[in-house]
Amino acid sequence: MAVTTAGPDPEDLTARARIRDAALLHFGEHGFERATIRGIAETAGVSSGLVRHHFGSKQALREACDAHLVKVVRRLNDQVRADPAPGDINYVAASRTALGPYQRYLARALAEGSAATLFDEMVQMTEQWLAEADTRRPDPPDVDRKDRAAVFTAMALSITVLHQHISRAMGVEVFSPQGDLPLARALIDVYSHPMLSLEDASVIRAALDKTQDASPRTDPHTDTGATLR
Amino acid sequence: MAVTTAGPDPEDLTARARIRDAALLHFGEHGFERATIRGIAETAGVSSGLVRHHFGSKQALREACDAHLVKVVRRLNDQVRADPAPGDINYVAASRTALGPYQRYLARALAEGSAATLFDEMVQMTEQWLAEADTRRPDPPDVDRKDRAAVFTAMALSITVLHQHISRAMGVEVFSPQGDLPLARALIDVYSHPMLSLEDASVIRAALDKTQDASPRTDPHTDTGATLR
DNA sequence: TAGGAAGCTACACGCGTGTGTAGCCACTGT
DNA sequence: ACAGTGGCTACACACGCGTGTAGCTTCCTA
Repeated sequence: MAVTTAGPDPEDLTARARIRDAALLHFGEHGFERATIRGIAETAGVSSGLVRHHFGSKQALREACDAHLVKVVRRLNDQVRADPAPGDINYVAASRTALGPYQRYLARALAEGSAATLFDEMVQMTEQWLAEADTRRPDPPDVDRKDRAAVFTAMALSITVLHQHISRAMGVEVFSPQGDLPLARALIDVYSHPMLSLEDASVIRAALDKTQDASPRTDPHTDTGATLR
Repeated sequence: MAVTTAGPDPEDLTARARIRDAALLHFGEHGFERATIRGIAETAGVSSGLVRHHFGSKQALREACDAHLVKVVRRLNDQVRADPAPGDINYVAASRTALGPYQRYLARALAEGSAATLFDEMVQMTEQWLAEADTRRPDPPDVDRKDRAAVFTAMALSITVLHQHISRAMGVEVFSPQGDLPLARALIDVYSHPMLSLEDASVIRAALDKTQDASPRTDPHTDTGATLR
């Protein structure tokens, strides 16, 4: 069953690591602004001054969290790519697996705009996966792969970012043993059924391009030039 | 082209409405916590005391913003459903059109957890659209429609919520005249190509169900019971 | 063994903030 | 004409917060 959240780094258990983990928790639970250094310090079992001593500022602490998350995800990805496990469906889905306690922080960080390099990294992974998937595709893609990768990545992450809303709508906490299966089934169904047929798609694409040519009006607010956005 | 952001309500122009609009702006730009009542008041051209007079508290102001956004989206949806315009591809895409200045607030609100009723409303819209789309579907869906609607909605909204990351990855601000077309093309491509073939999907689904039966271990953190989540 | 850096704490400062209070102005209905 | 209500302002308060500073302890090193 492949990837599990790796245990603490050998270098961990140190106060610095405990603070970082506590910060991950608090930032994820309350958001960056509402989380307090004092609260983080208490969870870590240290004084608030030590937080400053190790990280300098609250912002720097956040960046350390982001960096750590990048490291975790990168390791996770390497693990998956090295693993010849046949069960892994795709990199997007795999990259969301076993993040465990980091889920909430990841969601917050993405929404609040930090975690930029993490997103970019994920796009790159998706791109690699797409490169492979494109070979099995009937029609040749005429859209830049990176663009598609970005959209795919965002969609995959939407489950994490909006998990509380999805949970509410589905009537079960999706990131729990009870909600896991329903979510997986829904995802499989969605992933295996395109919203648009290839014919519809080409029709729309044609209309889109024509619109672009015909109407060079570009009022940034009222109409952005495309019916489908 | 079809739906445009409706002009100010007749009852608007009032100070209360100006405050609400300013709040939408500030909350969207800086987030709820960082936004200040004084800043909102200044943008609205009123004193900070008036904000309190009209809305009572910052939290209540936020709720008023959410309520207003729900009203806007609901009106937008009615407009789309009433309109016999043939250009509208689907409700999910349509519901994201022409939200203009509300985009940023919507993104923040969803991520921060308010805007719950708005999300639920959108799920309902998507559900209606799915009900129709299901009739044109080859295989009968064996997943609850509401579950699929929730996932669909989240994915559609991911563009809004993560727009800054997508913009960075694509190298162009997606919610601008320049970025509009590239995003539309990427979306069409993604929407018209399933990530999973029907065969793969059924294989995974079978494996998933078997896993569920065979291994009733439900450690909430290490392994959540499914390879694909 | 002496020196010093690093880990760590306690405490205080100052600022920005949401909120509370008192009161003015304008308009309306009688 | 006049009370009264609601829109609106100015000002002050109290509190929580990030940050700064001084100093203690522990352990490595020369």
